[in-house]
Amino acid sequence: MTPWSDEANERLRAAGYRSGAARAAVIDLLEGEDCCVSAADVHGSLRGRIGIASVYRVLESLQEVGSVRRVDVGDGVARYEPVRAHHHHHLVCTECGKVEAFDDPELERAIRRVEAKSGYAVEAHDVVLQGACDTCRD
Amino acid sequence: MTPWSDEANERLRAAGYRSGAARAAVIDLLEGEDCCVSAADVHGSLRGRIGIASVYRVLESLQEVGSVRRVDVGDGVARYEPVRAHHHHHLVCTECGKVEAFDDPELERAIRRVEAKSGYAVEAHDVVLQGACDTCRD
DNA sequence: ATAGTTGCAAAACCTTTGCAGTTAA
DNA sequence: TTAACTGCAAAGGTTTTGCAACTAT
Repeated sequence: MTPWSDEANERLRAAGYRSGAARAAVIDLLEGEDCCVSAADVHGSLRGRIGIASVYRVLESLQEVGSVRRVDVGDGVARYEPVRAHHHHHLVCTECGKVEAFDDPELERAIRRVEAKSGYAVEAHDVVLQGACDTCRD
Repeated sequence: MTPWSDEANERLRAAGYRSGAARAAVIDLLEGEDCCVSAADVHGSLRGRIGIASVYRVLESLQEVGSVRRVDVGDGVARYEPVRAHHHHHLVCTECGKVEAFDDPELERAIRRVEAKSGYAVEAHDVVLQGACDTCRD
């Protein structure tokens, strides 16, 4: 199975983008991420080896070719996650801010039914559940 | 049936907040809103009769007592909507930016099931569908 | 009288943009 | 060689905060 990063690079190439150091670093980091990360997270993980502006630019181009999607969990910070075969949703802890992934086939089916009768050409959907996590709820 | 604004005012009072001109204006405006509006929307509708900072403060206190909830539709602007008996979700047009409400009992049931097995004390959830609306798609 | 509310302005934050130098193709 | 990529710094937009005046209780 093709790694996510190979497909991302191929899509960017097909769309006319060129490769560069910042792009390679961001894609390499995202390859190891399952769930969503913010631009600041990426910049921090890369220890400032690349400029924050480039992080945003790479994330935007990846989003444009459909290799990452933007996720908003309600704290005013945009997060991005690699688009892989297995799609998931998000649980956000209102106490500690932790973000976790979950998936549920039945929920997915219900969403698909809603999409079909919405009248929209739905391209993306997201479900965010907010509450105290197992550790914080006590 | 009690109007939303009465309950909101009562909750704020119970939580120790006092009433004031800005709060009254914001609550009065929200009483007439079904779906989500941004702080700028509220400020604009009130023609700048109250300061934008007060709009944010009132929205925050309303959120704290559970009378409004924050909705993020992916454009980096926080929106808020009155919490009423009838809960709904959001369709966002990726072309024109329009935000519409929809509801679906089956989707709601699927979400409730996921919440129950999540391990979180889920207080809120939101589903956002993004795509081209009926008008923009063709 | 006391403590919360308000508006203004300033600050803080996240994100985008302009520009000059660098680099992939 | 040419046009895209990059980093820095500056700008932009949204949200928060400090403060002095005001006002509900």
